[in-house]
Amino acid sequence: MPGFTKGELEVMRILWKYGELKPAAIQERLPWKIQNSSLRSYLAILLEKGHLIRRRMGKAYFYRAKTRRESTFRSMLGDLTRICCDGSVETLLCHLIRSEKLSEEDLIELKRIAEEKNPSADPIKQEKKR
Amino acid sequence: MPGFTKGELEVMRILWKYGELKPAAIQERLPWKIQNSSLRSYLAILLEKGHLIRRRMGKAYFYRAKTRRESTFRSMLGDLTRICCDGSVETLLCHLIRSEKLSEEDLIELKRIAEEKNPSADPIKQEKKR
DNA sequence: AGCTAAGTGCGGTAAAATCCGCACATTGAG
DNA sequence: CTCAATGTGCGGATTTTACCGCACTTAGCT
Repeated sequence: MPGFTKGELEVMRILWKYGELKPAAIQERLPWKIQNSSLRSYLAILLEKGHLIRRRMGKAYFYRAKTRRESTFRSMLGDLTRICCDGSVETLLCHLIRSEKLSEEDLIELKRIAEEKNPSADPIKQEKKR
Repeated sequence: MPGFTKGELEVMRILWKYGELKPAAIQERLPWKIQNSSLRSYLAILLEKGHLIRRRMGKAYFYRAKTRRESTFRSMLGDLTRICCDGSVETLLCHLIRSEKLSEEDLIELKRIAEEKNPSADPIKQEKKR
C-alpha cells in the first residue's frame, strides 16, 4: 500500500539512502529545485501517512523513513510486472535480460547469484526431470 | 517521459493487452468500477498527451496504444532501480532473486536465459580474469 | 419516419498533489 | 543582550487527477 507520488518517492529515496536528515539537507539533495516550505509540505504528508518518523535534535527535526525500502521495492516490482509483463515474473526476467540495461558483467553476476541461491539447479538436469 | 498516473497506466495496460478497443470495452476490463464518462476523460488526456491514437469504426472510436509497452517498461524499471536500488541493476537483481517472487523454476529459467544470451561467460573463469 | 440503444461532446465538481510566502521561534556568535 | 542565521508553523494558490451527469448524435430496427 505504498502509493507514493513522485515527490514523496524522491524524499523516501533520499532518506533510505542517507538515513536521517533535516529538511534543508533533504532539500539540497533533491534532483530538482524546490523551496524549503514545499519540501516540508511533502514531509508533513508523509508523516501523516505514517511513512516517516521524526525527532527533534537541537532546534531542528530530523526525519527518518519508517516504511521500509524493501516493501516499496516489492510493490513497485509488482506494478511493473502486472502492467508491462502480464503479471509474469518470467516475462519480466526475459525483458530485463534482453534489455540493453544489462552489461556482460551483470549477466555473470546474475548467474553467480542464481547459482548461490539455488546451487543444485542445473538447467539441463532439471529439465530432464519433467 | 511516460509519467502515467494510476488510471492512465491501467488503461494502457488493457490496450497493450487487447490491442484495439472502444471505450465501453476498456471500461468493463478495468479492475475497478467506473462510469463510462470517467473512463473517457482518461482517454481524452492520453490522446492529448500522444499516448493513444483512435479511429472511427461505425459510430464508435476505437483506441489503440501509440506509446510502446517496451519503453514504459524501461522507464518504470529505471525508476525502480533508481529509487530502491541506488541505481544499480546488480542490486536490483539481487533483490529480485532474494525475494520470494522467484520460484525454483524461475531460477532455472533465469540461468537458461542468461546462458542463451551470453554463452561464453563462465562465472568462475571470468572472475579469475580480474 | 419514429424509436431505442449505444456512443460522443462538453462542462463541471471534489480532492489530492505541488508549490510557495511570511510571521514567529530558537540557537549561537559577538 | 542583540543580531543574524536557521528552522518551524501556518495559511494559502495553482495544477492535476479522478470522477461524473446530461444533452446531443448516430446507426439500426420496425
